[in-house]
Amino acid sequence: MAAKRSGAQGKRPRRITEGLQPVHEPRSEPPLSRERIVATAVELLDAQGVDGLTMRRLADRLGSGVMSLYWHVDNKEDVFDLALDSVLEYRGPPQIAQDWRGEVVHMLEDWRASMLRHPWSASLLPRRALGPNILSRLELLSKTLSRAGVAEADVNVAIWSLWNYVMGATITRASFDLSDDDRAAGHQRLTRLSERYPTIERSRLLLDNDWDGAFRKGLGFLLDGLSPR
Amino acid sequence: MAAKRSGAQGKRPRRITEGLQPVHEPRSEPPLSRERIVATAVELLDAQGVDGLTMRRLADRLGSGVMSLYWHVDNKEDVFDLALDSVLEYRGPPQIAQDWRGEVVHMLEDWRASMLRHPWSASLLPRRALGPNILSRLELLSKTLSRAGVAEADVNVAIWSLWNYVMGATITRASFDLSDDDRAAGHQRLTRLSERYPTIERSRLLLDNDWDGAFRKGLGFLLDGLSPR
DNA sequence: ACTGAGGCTCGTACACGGTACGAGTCGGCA
DNA sequence: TGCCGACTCGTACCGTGTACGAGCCTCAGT
Repeated sequence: MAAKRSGAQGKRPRRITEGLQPVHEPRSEPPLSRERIVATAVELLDAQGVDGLTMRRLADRLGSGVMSLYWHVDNKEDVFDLALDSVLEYRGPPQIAQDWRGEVVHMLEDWRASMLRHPWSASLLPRRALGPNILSRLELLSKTLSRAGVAEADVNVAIWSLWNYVMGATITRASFDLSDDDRAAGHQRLTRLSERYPTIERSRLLLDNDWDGAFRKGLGFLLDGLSPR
Repeated sequence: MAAKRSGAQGKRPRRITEGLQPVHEPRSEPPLSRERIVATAVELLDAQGVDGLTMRRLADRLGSGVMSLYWHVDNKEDVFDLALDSVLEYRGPPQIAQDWRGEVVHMLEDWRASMLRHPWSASLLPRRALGPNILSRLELLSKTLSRAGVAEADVNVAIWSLWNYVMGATITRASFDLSDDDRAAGHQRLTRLSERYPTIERSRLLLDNDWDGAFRKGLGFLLDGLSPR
């Protein structure tokens, strides 16, 4: 009973025949591999959204049979997990020496930006297991806040607060600009109901488009609250 | 070409035959209606989660044919929207006269509690249109913050910050206690990788179970930052 | 040179899912 | 009586994830 894969063994130990390509077969595709599958899944997700990712479509794009994927990957959930983590790497702060606030803000804005570049990732993240790239970011956050002098007992709360803020902001943002139809419909419903919700209508709460500015400003407020007194 | 429904006309103008039940038919179910469908959908979602809601299952539970649902409801998305909003009603602060912070905290904790009572709602909310009950909550928030003296230019940012915080916290919480399996697996992976993430390991970031306390405390920090100086 | 064992690919099949279509029922009114 | 509109539902279609097992192709051991 062939071993079947057991979690992470789609690795590529074969392909000893390095330099010589198979003569027949019109070039076509390089061999299947976990990495290639994940990369293609990200492409597909970017292009078609969460519902656009289908094992069949994925296989098509890879030029392989559907069931071949399952040799390298446990199931569709696995594909999501891998795609997600692959998109959340952090390369660290830009140059040398910033104050702790600058460092935190940079990492969180980068986090948000990464997720918005792949809008499907935002809504996926909170449901899935924490991959290594996410843990690294949390680790960094933890270290920075401790160094900044946040009380030992408050660090965890601070981390989760920042996490919550970033997740909420990004998920909301990502799902809002998906469809202009929804936006138009919402707009219409809004003006129709403006007498029911006068305050949010007057302040144009739902029409403000400066998401980036609002994110930065709100993050500022939160950090004000978190700063050691 | 029978009118078909057009969005909100599954209302019940028939049933003129009030007091007299149909003689044959062994009692069985009351007639189908939008309200009954939504209520049953919520039951199903509570019991089986987002993936557990199936038009077929829903119809089974209602004792009707699958396609009958589509007379009262546009499609499955519609069911989600209706179920979601039906679960988010706010009944207002407990008694009389609180300070603005107390009012805000009460409303947001109630919001969170409502969503945690129906864990599927948290992950659905940010993707779906804003229903009337949600808008009411935002309206209340807006009024309260203005009354509290938050600068005109900051009110919207404050609202979104609170929204983000609540959404992030609730979604995270709701998806975390779904499966003990995941939790166990994560725990194991964590201790295995503890040398890679020493700080979050030492602070037991991922093992702390006091979600409610953390929510309240973090909300306090955020409100500190938002308070008019 | 032959054989057998994996590593890997893939076609077929199944059990579901949402929903289009159109036929059927019933009650009230002309 | 005939019709019409509100409502119900069976059937059918197509698209989904994935179990199963048959088929490679390469290499190790003989």
